[in-house]
Order: sequence, then structure tokens, then C-alpha cells
Amino acid sequence: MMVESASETIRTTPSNQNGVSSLSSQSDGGGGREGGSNGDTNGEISPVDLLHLQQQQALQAARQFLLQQASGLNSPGSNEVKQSPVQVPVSMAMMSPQMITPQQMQQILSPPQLQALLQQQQALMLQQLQEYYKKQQEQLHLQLLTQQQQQQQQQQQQQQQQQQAGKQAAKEQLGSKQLAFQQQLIQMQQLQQQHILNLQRQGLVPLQPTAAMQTLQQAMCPSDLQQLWKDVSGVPSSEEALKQAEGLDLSTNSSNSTSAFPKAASAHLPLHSLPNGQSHTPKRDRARLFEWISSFTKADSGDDHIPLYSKGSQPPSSHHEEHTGSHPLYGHGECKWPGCEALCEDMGQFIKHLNNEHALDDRSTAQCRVQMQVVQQLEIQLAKESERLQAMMTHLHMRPSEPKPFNQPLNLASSGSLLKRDSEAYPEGLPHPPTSAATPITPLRQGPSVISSSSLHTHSHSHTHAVGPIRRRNSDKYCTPIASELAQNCEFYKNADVRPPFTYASLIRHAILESPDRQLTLNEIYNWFTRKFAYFRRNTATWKNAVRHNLSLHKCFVRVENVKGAVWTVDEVEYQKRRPPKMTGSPTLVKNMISGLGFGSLNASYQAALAESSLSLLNSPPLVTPQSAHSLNMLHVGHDDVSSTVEQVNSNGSCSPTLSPQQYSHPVHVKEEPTEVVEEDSRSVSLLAGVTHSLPLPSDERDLEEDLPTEELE
DNA sequence: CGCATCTTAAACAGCG
DNA sequence: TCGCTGTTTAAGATGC
Repeated sequence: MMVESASETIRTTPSNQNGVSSLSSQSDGGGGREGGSNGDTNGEISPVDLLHLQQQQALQAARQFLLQQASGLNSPGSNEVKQSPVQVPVSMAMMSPQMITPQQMQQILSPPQLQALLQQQQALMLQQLQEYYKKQQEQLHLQLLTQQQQQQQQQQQQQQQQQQAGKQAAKEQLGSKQLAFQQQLIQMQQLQQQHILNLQRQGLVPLQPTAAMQTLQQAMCPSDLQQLWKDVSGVPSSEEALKQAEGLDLSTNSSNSTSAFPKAASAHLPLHSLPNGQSHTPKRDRARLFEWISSFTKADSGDDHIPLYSKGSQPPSSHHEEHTGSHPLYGHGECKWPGCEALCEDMGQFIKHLNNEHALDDRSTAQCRVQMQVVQQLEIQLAKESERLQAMMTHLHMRPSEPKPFNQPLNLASSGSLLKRDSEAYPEGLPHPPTSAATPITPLRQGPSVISSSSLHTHSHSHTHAVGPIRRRNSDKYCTPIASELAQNCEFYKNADVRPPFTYASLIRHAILESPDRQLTLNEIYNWFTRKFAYFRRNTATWKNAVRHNLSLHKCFVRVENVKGAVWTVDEVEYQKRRPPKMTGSPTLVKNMISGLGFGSLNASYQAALAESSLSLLNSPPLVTPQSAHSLNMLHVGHDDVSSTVEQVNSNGSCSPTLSPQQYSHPVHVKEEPTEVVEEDSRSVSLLAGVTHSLPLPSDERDLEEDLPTEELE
């Protein structure tokens, strides 16, 4: 039954996306900014507008990034094959910002990129938020002053006209008015302070006492969004805040009789701009609304069974929540819908409430979008922390005196040009994401695969040229797509319920090769999976079965009887052999895939496979090592790699003394003839050539040309 | 359309 | 008998 829902999901996914893409072709360039002017006639910015602005800007920036990348790929030293790599980016880039759903963005951009983007948006948003607060306060003061003046005037008048009668009453009335304003002022200040406190409480923002109370810092944490969310949503629990927001927004919205919700919705929805904040949802938009919603309902509900294969993007069932015993939106007798907190005695009542109060409408959609941003924030933060950790680990694994060479070339090698473009992608005047400070190399990461390719490639660079034993030892962990990916996004995968973009086979292989003895029991493999990936902490039956299946199916996995039972090892030769030769034809496509830009429309498994195979192509060069001739021949075709480098390490004697060469490279199936090896060899070379000539990035080309001959011909 | 790869599911057998 | 391990088959999705 799972299969059915899953396949349905898969089928609907692309059509949905296409449908969305084809729908709104409005506002290519200026569209992104229309939101900024929405309801902003007096230079005042409401939280709603800020959110909208943030979103718009994020999308805009993403679009810009994609465009630039596309053009960047296109322009320099391009040859005849330039069409394919550009295809996806351009098609994505041509979408109006509204058309790129956040999920798509997530698929297009790696967490770090998203992080960078959002942080940058946050900075701007915070700035504006701060301005907003300031203005509100000023306005309050102003109103307070006018009130006081009025009061004085009235008092004078009253004194003149009727000295005695009604004096007391008027005073009280005016006093209460004044009090209300003062209250508003105080609340506004509290709101502002709370934002800051939230930032600090969550530890998401470093405590900077001096700046803290004056500026709203550089980051916006989920709690802020929640706060804004409440401001925006106008739910009973946050009525005061809403009143403030609306009440204060007199100059622009005093005459607006519509509720805050449509306003919020109009601000958030990418559908169209609603000039007056009127609730207005055409059928067409409702359809898209639904698509949009359904594309996210899945993301946040991690409790149901999501087939690995279909995890591409869509929920297997849009009504999944109603069938489960527990509901992510229901807990402790309360509706957990953001800002709702409605009491529901039981599940049935809750469901009823959910259907009634949180049906598919603009409001819910707006709320959903905000929640999505909250989630994005968290993910981004997670990615950021992961990177930080990675940088720390990288640093600690090295000699203190060493100038950290490993990461440096990462960008230089294959992403050098991208880096430039990427940095250009940030609008002027906006601070670059803080990550760049912590981990200078990462801001540009394209996503798992790209990093992998680049880092891999880089690794080869540094590895073969000027890397000492220690670095080599260190880098061997990062030199493969999986390895580098895991190394860099280790924490991310560990905590985020994200399917790693690698196949079971490659993961298993990596797990085995990562182990001290290059051998693991089945159970240890299981443990590795669960340890490394949050994704594999559920549906254990499914993926464990898959693991066993892969172990049995692939000849590259060799079962070895051990003293304490059976362990699994990797037959590298077999592993190399099994690699799909299909991708050879279109290195550009490969590159494209690797860039992550094309991943959006692929399902997870296929992405994984493609990424893997693609990377393997880009990977081949570096794998030649001062290893024995035998392993050199066997391994330098290496695909995604660890093994080869691991072997290098081994040859250096710095690693895994327990490993017997026989066990590793020729465990059981020692059936490779020299001829076969030669074949592999030549194939790899030709592949390499193909890659070299069609690589869109000049830096890559240069690197390859520089590196390859020396390495290959060595 | 056929092929290859991957994922998922499931049946089955051996073993402790 | 049960659970784990390992093998095998089949179906479906996807891209070339």
C-alpha cells in the first residue's frame, strides 16, 4: 500500500512543479520587489511586509544567484556543449521568484546557501524591523505628545468654558487614552526586547550586550518569526500584538477594515499582490495554493512512513495526519497550529477544529508559509552549526601551525569562479553571511554533491601536490563525495531528516571503509546508518532490508567469515566495475547535476545515483597514488572514493595497520585479469578527457589540465 | 521501447 | 519459536 501512495506521489510531483512553473510568469525582474512596496505608502513597514519582503528578497537573491551561475557557466571558455549545463539553471532562473517554492529552493540550494541567503535577508529584514520599531515608537511618542497637547488644550478649554462640571470625567477619559498609548509604547518596547531576548535565549545569536539592545542583531531566529507570526496572524492569543500592529499603523491602514489575515496572506502568498490587502483568491490560485500547501504538509510531519524512494518531494498522502493516532499539530489537548492553542478534548474534536479553523485558505497558507520559514531558519541554523563544527574538526585534526590548506583549495579548484559569482549574488550593502567568517570556504557550497565534487577534486589537487602525511591522513576522510559530504554536512545529516544523496551501496561502502578495519558486521552497518543519518532512524525495517539487499546483491560487498561471526568488506574492484558507464556521454549534464540545480525534479534515489556516478567521473583523476602498481591500476578509476585514498593512507602506514591488503583489495573475488584492468584504465582516461573538455568552469579545466597529466602519466 | 540502476517489498532459508 | 542474517525475486521509478 505504501508503494501505491508513493508512486502516486512521484507521479504528481513533476507535474505539480511544472504546473506551477507554467502558471505565473509574471514579474521576471521587478516582480521580486513589488512586495516591498506593498502597503508601504508611508515608508512604514509592518511585520507582514517585512516577512514578505524577506521572502521576496530571498527568492530574488536565489534567482539572481541562479541566473548568475547560469550565465557564469555559459560565458567563459564555453564550447559546443554548453547548452546542457545551462538548461536547468536557466529554466529555474527564468521562473519568477514567486514560482520558486521554498522547497524548490531547498532543492536548488544547499543548506549553507540557503543559510547565506536567508541570513542576508534576515539582516536586511532586521534592519527594517528595527526601523519599523523605531518608527512605531516615534509615532507613539508623537501621538502621546499630541494627546498631551490635546489634553492640555481641552483642559484649558474646559477650564474656560465650564470650570466645574465634567472636569473630572474628561480628565479620566483623556488619562485613559494617554495610558493606552503609553501602554502601547511599552508593549512595543517589550516586543522589541523580546525579540532580542529570543535571539539570545535560543543561543542563535551571540550575546552582544552593546549592540543587542540597540540593534536587532544580524540574525533572525525562529522565535522572531514566531513572534512576527503572531503579530501577523491575529489569533486570539496574540491579539494585543496585533492590535498594536494595526492600531499603530494608522497612517496606512487605519481605514482598512479587513482583518489582519487576508493582509497577512496577501503579504505572504506568492500568488499575486493584493494592493489593498483584500482577501482575494481566484480558483487558479486556490489550486496553486493547494499545491503549495501539499508540497509542505509532508516536510514537517516526520512521523509517517516515507518511502525512501519516493521521498523526492511530495507527501504520499495528503490526509496522512488524519489516520495517525497522534498528530503533529495536536498535543496536550491543544491545537498546535502556530498561534492557535485552541483546546480540543480529543482527536476527533481536534480534527474538526483543524478542518474548520485551519482549512485551506489564505490565512492558513500565510501561516504555513511563515511556519515554513521558521523551519527553514532552523535548518539553516543547523547547517550553520554543522559547518562550524566541521571547521572546528577540520582545524583540530590538523597541526595547529598548518595554515589550513585543505579547505582553501576547495573553492579554488572547482568552485573558484562560482565563488566570485556567488559573492556577487549578494546584493550590495548587505552583509555576507557570517558563515564566511567561520568557514571561509563554505558559503558557496552548492549542496552535497557539489561540495563533494569540488572538495574531492580539490583534495586531489592538494593531495598530489603539496600535502603532507598528516593532511593526507586528514583529508582522506574528505576526499570522496560521500566522505566530504558527510564530513561537511555531518551534523546536518545527523540531525536533519534529510535523505543523503547517495545510494545505499555507496553509503554501505563508505561505512565499511570508514571503519578501522574496513570491515563491519551487519549490525555495525546498521548502527553507522542510524548514527550518521537522522533519516535512517525511522522506517528501520525498510532501509535495513535495503541494506541487506544491497549487501547481497552487489558483488562489491564481500562477506567474510570472522572469528566472531561474519563481517562485510568492500571489494573495490567490483565496486568500480559496477559503476554505471552511462553518464560518460554527458559530463556537462553530470556537472549540471552535481551543481545541484537539476536535482529538484529528480527523485531522491535517482539523484543519489546520478550524483554518485557523476561525482565519480569528476573524481577519477586524483586517485592515482604512489601505491603499489597493482592497486594503482585497480583503483585509480575510483568513483566516489574513499577506498583509494584510504589505501594511500595505508601505504603511508599512517592508518589502519590491521588491514590486510589482501582483505581489502582482493578479499574474495580475485578474478580481475590485467586486461580488464587496462580496460578500466583506458575508460577512465577517456572519461576524464571528456570531462576535461566539456567542463564549463574554466578553473576546473585548468585544474584538470594541470593535474591530470602529471598524475595520470606519473 | 529497451536497458540499466536504484529503491522498496517480500518470500524464504539458515542459524543461534 | 523467534529474531537476525543473508539470498533472491519482483515491481516500480527514472533517465539514457
